[in-house]
Amino acid sequence: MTCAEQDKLGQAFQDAFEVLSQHSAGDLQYSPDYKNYLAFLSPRPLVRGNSSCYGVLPSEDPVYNWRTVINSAADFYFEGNIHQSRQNITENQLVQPAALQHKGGKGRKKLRLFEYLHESLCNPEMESCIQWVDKTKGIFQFVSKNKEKLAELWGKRKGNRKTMTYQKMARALRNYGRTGEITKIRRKLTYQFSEATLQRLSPSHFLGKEILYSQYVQPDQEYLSNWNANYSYAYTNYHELSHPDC
DNA sequence: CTTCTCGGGAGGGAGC
DNA sequence: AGCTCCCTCCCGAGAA
Repeated sequence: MTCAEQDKLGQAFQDAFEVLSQHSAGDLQYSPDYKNYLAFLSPRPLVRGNSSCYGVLPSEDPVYNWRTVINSAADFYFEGNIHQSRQNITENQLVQPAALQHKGGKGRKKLRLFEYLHESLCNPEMESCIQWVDKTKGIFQFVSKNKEKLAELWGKRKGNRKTMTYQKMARALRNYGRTGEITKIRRKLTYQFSEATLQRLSPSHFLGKEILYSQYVQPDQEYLSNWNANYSYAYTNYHELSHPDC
């Protein structure tokens, strides 16, 4: 990759980040360190050397980590698709961009139940409690024998005083039916993530498609293939940290 | 009879 | 302080 191409890539990231920052109306704070992330997210040669082009190393104390940036970007992407797939959501929720729903000014979100379930589905250690039935469709099932264990862990994760039970957790899941994140399907102990929720929970979907490079980068065959390869690399590294087997 | 599902409704914690 | 969001908790009822 040439310096010009790296600059182009950096610019694409910068543009994307600026759009993200504007879209989130200040809630996702614009970080002056964003260039560090651009460098970090950029292809390996960029990070490892060639400082004359864009050689900024990741900040030691970043305001946003890789996951935050990707989540925010995924939220942004998610919002672009939400109108088709969440027709039964309230008007207020439709208007409110996901990026605006960050809790607190530090960009930290409270863990949602559906996020926890997805995380568990990606964790092989939880296989005895919850499993994919059809991963591409987002259909999953609780294991009858150990569903209470999963609920208990969820309760502990949230810091509840009383023990969480499957009954109570399922009540929360039924509420998702109204807002569209997860719906119940007829099979016993089986639920399904909505398409939009799946997209939101799978940055790879967003990364693998179009948003950043098709909107912000001019088509260039070799460049795009490098971009894909390197972005996949970055994503894999990210994902290995949070979901080693997903 | 047991297990699972369903939805009403009160309430709580956190963020804004 | 008051509001909203997202559960949490309990309940009665019904289906499989």
